[in-house]
Amino acid sequence: MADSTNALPNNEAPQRAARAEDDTRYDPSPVEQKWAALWETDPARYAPEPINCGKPKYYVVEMLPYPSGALHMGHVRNYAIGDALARYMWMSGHNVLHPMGWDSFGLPAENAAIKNKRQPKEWTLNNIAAMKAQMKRLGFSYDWSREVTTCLPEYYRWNQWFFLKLYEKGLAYRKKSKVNWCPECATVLANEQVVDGCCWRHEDTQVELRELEQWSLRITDYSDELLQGLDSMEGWPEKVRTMQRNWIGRSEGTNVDFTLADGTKAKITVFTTRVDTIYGATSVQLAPQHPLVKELIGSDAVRQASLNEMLADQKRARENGEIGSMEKKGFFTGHYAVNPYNGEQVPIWVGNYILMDYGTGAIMSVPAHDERDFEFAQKYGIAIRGVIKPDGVAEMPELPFCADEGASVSDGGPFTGLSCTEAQKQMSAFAEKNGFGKATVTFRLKDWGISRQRYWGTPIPFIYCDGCGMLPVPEDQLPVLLPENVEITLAGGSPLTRVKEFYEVACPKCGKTARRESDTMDTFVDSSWYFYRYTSPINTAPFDSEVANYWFPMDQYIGGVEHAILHLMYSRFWTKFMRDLGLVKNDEPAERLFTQGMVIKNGAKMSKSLGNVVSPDDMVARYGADATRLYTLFAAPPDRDLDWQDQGVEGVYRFLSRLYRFITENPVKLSAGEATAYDPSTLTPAARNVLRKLHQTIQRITGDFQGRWHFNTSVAAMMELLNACMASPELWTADSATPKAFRADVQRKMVLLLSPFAPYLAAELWTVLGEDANTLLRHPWPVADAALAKEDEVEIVVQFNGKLRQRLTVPHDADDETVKQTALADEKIKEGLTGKQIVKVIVVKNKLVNIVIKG
RNA sequence: GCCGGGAUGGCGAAAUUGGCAGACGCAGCGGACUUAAAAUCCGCAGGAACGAAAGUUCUGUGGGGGUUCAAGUCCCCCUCCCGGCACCA
Repeated sequence: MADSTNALPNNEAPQRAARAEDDTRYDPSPVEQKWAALWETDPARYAPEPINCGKPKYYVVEMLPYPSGALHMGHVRNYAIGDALARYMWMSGHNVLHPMGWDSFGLPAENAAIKNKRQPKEWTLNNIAAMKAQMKRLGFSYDWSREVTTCLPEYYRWNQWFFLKLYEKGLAYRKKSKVNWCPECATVLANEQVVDGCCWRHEDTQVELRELEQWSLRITDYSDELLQGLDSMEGWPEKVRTMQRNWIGRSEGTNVDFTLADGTKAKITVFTTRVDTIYGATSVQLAPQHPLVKELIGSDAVRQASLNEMLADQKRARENGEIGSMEKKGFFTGHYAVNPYNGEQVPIWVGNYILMDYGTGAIMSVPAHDERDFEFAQKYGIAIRGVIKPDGVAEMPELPFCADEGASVSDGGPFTGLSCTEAQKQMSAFAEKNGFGKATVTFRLKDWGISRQRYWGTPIPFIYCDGCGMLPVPEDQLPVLLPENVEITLAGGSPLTRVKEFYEVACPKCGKTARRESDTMDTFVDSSWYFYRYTSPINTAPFDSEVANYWFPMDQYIGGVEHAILHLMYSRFWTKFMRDLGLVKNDEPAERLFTQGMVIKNGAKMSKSLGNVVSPDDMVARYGADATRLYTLFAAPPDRDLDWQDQGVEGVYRFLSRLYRFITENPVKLSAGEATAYDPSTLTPAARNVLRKLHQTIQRITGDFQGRWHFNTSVAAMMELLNACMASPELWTADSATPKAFRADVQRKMVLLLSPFAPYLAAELWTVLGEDANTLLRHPWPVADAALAKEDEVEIVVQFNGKLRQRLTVPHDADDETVKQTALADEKIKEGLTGKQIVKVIVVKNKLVNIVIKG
């Protein structure tokens, strides 16, 4: 998925300093490479079982990367979370699908082509190979047989197929729309490539807005469903849902027609959410681009000049991203409009703060009850008339007064006295009844413009014939292949417009020479449905519906919050469209969404320019894949930003090293038939202590997987368990009196708990324990025994008025009265109580006794 | 401006339901091993004051107020930081 982080080329990975002979530390490289090579020979290792296997399914997807050339730490973190989850789900008896792919169309490939004279395809496929090798070295459990590479015809032909279906359903259409155009590059720029209004490659060149014929998808047909669906998506972060709600921007209001006072038949329709204030309207404001403006100002040279200046100003501000902070400007058109509610004539102005692409491009201006209108009216001396008041207040409050809750109409003809919200309803109904307006819902969400004047993307399957017009490419002629070995230059426009073999085509209807569409699709099309393709990458359809219906919705989708709006909105839309086509049954793509935090260093996002980038290859070479992954989980909860500290990796490496030593020094192997059961009540207190800690650790880690995913505490729990084991070294030696079955039990469960987080070391240690490492992935997850996890005794605190005074050890779950008496009998407590009066004693089981005293 | 999220030791963080603040780790300090270092192991460790020490007392979760026997956690007000949106009528 396109993201803004620049990936770095592979640095030379520095090797770890030569090891001293007596260095007993775990050396991960040979171990990890051994297992990686072994796993490579078993490609079906991470394949799911058939859809009728009877196990509960679990479909987990991490957002696919853009193949920039190298993984960065953000990727590692994202995939480490998904991989731990996938492995836990396998061990918990699920049928797991855990795939990976490449969001491999897009601009960087073209830029690399210009810079290095390499073909985008070659550059991209090389990057994929390099990054795939990195992923394999990191030990992620992907089923590579389902790999999706969006830039290959096997995939993008289905983008084209979907496009034809969208067109058939009336959901794809062509219209003029504005694009960012760099005159120097003579091509279109993506929004991200516009920096402070200038081209990212030509810092002194202002980007222009050009109108071009563009293909759009009618995502707005689903506005209401996209909005309402959010309410029930409890598995998605509230933050993402809120961002999407704001983006959709549904607002209920009223369209009201103002007629022109000069009697011409033209009318101006305004959109307002506050029709209750319409008796306070003192002007009508039109957007400068409003179609009526030219007509109204006619040949008036002064007003024409004002309009042109305003358009230029607005364009400049839009390009500089300063729209919104612009000074409000406007001019009177010389015409008047009639307010249909009271027949009043109000002046028609053109205002630079009116947006043509929202609502109707025209508003009624009520300065008394709208801050923007107020500012404008003050500047130009337009009348300000208050018509609503807060309830229970006699005087008109200081203006502007904008609330509608707890306020009523004070000057609204027949509607006077109604609450504002009631007036809105009745006045809308009144307009509708009298034919000059109606209640209207307006959305901020716009249709999705998908045309890109670019080479490296999916060709849009259309043909333009002079005689027959615009024609879709017949389905049996798909895919429209992207030509290879095309010269990519800055010469202007899409490179495809210079490839005759591509654009010159016989019209499918009349057979005469026609022209192919040379625009390609936005790469967000690719990422809108790729996770369906994973379920069944077949050649006769985008995917097999039966298989997709088994796996969907995704149980868990994991990625960066930067995709909260675009990608996640588009893919929701695509799912609904596919559902309406009958391809899938689910309404939403993902049951649960998780957005992980960024990886930062020294308080800033890792970036080349700040020189604070940590290369995963470097970390893997020094500390191993396990330690690198484990650190990304340990350093912070996954949903928060992670502040990278090199010393921290060292710490988790030391933990793995200690664990390796702990098990390899006294591995307990069991021969066939040897007892695995033991009686916990016969254990020494030290051994019982370890056993208790073991079961507490199972509880904590299992709870983290099932609950809030705070894997940092999972890792901490494993460290505590190891510390507890190593605190009693005498338990583990071969000549120890401790039952062998106990030692075997503890060691095996430790390895099982480790395996979702550090799969290489887990495989190695499982082998050291005489087990078959191939069984680990689907070995049942250990089950905590609550009785064994329970403490026999607990330390409680005794407080005076909430202040700690004494610590006591009492039996677990001792009854409150006993604990109270124990506390009161304590010497130190008795001493502290002399001369005081006990008001109350509060006992909290297994926690504390609080004695409320006075005097 | 609006909507989110956040602020806890020197640092990353923990405290899951209002109940011992600082688990775990990093860095630090002291010790063992070593000719020495690295590695490893053991121990100490929020701050302040007192004490030779064991320890004792006070104080402490961005700031101010409140609820409660008890507040990092709940309520009200404020400050700062991060992210998103921003003339959306």
